[in-house]
Amino acid sequence: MAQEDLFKKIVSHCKEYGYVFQSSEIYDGLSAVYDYGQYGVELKNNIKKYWWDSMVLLHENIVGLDSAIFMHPTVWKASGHVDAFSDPLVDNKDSKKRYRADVLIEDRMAKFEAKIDKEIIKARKRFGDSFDEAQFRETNQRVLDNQVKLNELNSRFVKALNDSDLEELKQIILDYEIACPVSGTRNWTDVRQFNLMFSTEMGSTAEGASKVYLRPETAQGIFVNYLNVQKTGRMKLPFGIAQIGKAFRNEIVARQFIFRMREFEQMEMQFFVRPGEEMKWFVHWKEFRMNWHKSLGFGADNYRFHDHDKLAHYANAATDVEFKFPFGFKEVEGIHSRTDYDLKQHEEFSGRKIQFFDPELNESYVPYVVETSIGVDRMFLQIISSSYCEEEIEKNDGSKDSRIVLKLPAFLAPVKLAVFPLVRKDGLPDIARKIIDELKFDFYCQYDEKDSIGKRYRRHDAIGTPFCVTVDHQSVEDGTVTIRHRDSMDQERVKIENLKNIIGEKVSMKEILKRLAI
RNA sequence: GCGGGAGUAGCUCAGCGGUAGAGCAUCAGCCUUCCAAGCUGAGGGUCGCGGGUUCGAAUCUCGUUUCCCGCUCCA
Repeated sequence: MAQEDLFKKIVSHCKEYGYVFQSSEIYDGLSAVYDYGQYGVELKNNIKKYWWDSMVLLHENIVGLDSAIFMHPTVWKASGHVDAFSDPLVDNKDSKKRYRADVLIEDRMAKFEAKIDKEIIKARKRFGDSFDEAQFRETNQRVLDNQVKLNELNSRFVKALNDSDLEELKQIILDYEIACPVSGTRNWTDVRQFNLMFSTEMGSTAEGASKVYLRPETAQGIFVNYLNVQKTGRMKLPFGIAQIGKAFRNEIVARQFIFRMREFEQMEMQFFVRPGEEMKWFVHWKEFRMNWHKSLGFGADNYRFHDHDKLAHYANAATDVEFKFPFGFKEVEGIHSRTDYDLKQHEEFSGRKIQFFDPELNESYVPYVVETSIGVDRMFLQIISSSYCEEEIEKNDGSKDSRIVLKLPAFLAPVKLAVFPLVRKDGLPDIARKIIDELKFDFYCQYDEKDSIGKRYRRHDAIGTPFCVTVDHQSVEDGTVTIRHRDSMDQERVKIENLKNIIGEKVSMKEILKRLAI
């Protein structure tokens, strides 16, 4: 099956079986925003629990946090998001290439400077030692012409940037006949500002309101609470703060289902370390996080690291964990050594000391930070894509049949157990109900008596329920039932009173956490 | 955002100027048989949305919106 078709089928399956719906679908939907349905929310919660337990429960030096989505506007100035996330962009209609308008204009200014330099170099050659550059700049007509043009351009440019005057930026590009380096044409779209941060107003009156942003990452909530947590939790370096929460980015291009959304959820852990020890911890977390992914059992070949050559302004090392999605290897998690950049920025902008007193070294310093940052929705997509199977099976009479089954790891599956009476009479439904009433306190159970038993098995295959228990006539006599296993379709007969232990053990997260803790 | 393609029932699609269809799914009932396709009946769509052409538009046209495929960034 073509990978593209597979992806389409997965998207359809998610909708058909209550995993993921498009937001506001009855109003034609909202671009790149999705809702999780009745089974989606269960799977998502289980993913978050797996992450939280393996980070917070397994590490006594990692604690949790839940910071607000709204933060003081200065946070985003300090973090660099206000500047980095709002570029004036312009497209060349012929080459279809997109440029930053300010970069195009700066390049144009550099050309004026180059012309002036050329004149000066020529003159220096001609006049030799007696060349007086300052005087030459003031008297040479060609230099003066270019200098005037450069000054004009520069003042228009600076003014336009300060006023955020996008029309003027476009006019500058037209006036100075700036052409696309690829197509060579001057067929430009309007200049548009793409602010990747969503903003809203805080405060009830128009005059009193101030602009606040919806956080584009959860990390800053951790950084601004560093002192609170460190002091109240009596934390000593190295220690980490973990957080799960929504983040928002106004993506220009948002596509590929829940892979890239405007509203998404991150699971982040910021690990604070002694300066100089960050590389050791970077390597440590790389390994731990990769083990976490591989322990899901989707195949080691489907994962790889992608080390960054080009580093962000705040990082001195960075790598991505990439997973082989139906549309190729794509990032699911980033592991970054962020240095002391963020905390130092917050020191500067807040005027507060954000440091750690290290009793061993007997000195105070700003800790370095190693970050692990993973997208919940990308994990969700990874798990769904890996679990989705279309199987050919042989029926009892030898004919072929097929089934669609979500082979979810049992500890992540939304519904753990379905209970069916083989037939809807002879007291079998009552026994089935009783089993659910016993087990519903331990895990999510569902009852079904509609249609043939085979059909009911298939329905639960489609949503990934790992175990189906069937109550038959023998159950009335000896108190046993059959457990049918989703992946093998094998059945075993067990006593009703043993169900809780048998299934409870298999759907528990404990074993996988134990393996990670080693 | 730009270019290309597409929106008809929960899903997959047919119909392409003249009263909205099929299969599967759903619901109710019958049957009782451990791996979906037995029988009877029912519900569900102003054909993405809005304008235009026409006596008449799901069908032609324009706009808009959503999705899919390419071009960049990221969790």
